[in-house]
Amino acid sequence: MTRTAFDTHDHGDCIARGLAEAERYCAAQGLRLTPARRRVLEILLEEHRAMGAYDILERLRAEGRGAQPPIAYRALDFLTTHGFAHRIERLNAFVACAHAQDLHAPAFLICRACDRVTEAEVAPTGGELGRAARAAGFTIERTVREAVGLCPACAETSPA
Amino acid sequence: MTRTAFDTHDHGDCIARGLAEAERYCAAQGLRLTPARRRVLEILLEEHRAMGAYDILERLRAEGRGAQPPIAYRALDFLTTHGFAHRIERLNAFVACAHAQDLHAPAFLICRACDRVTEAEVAPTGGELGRAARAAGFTIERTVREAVGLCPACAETSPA
DNA sequence: CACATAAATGAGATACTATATCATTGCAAG
DNA sequence: CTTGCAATGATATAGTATCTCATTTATGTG
Repeated sequence: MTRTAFDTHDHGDCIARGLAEAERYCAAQGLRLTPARRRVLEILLEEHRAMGAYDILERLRAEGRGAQPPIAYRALDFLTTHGFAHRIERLNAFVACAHAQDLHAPAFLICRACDRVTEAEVAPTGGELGRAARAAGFTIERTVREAVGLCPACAETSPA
Repeated sequence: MTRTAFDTHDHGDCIARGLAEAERYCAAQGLRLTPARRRVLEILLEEHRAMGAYDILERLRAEGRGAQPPIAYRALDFLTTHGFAHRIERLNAFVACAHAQDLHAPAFLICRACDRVTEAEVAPTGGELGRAARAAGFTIERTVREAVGLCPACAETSPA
């Protein structure tokens, strides 16, 4: 069993590594990890959960930055476009990516009790969606795979 | 290859059958397919595409019904809860269900060019999500599986 | 360096999506 | 009949996302 967000782990380390990897990748690709973008990624890494754009804006405001909605949405566009963060459609929210930056098709497990989200990597054109697409002659460009349910810890305490 | 929304078909027939099935199912289950709920389902069947709640409201208004947002959202809640319609998370929109009403885990292929949506049925705990869930000890209650791309017709005309 | 260009930011307004609340109505079981 | 529950009507408000335009900052080229 691989490590997931439901496990405990050294969180400071995971923030530092996430930022370092993003910086390295941006330098290599000629992308600009500007202060605003970097800070939003850092917030997502710190919180380690799905956050709404306005949650992020609140954090930015608390830090004295100007924080109109487009500030957050622009940064999030950059981060999601380049794979540093993902959008959780079901929650209208965003999470820092738990993996390397190269192109991937993420799948998410969303705990409805504690709101934590864990990410797994899958083949973009694999599984049911891939099979349905091939049957219909459909060309897949992006996939959304999200499961809502209970994580191991919450399944014990809230069996409802 | 099974029939999909991307194929042509006798659409009048498919509306009539959808409504008839919903009525039969509601009668059997003691559910109330009230005029508002029935009309919203009919609109979704007629349009045969994903519609936002406010698109539906516009149609209702044009027909002279009072149409505050809760009217549409309540009807959509009923329809999605009982499997007569599905929510497309990626589009914040709704489609009539293309299948029987019993519990199912739908997967959707969304054409970004023509906005048509086709539905396939899959196993709720199957595929990548099921595998990831078992590995993490996660209990799946609901799944979202959506692919964005190009349908066969649009792939020819808009290769971009 | 000076300039042209492109990318990013700042700021305000607005559009789109969804829910809370409370009063009222209709239906159905006891 | 009346009690209780489900559904509706209506108003307000919350939450999410984008448009537009002016300004600044970085980059590259002569």
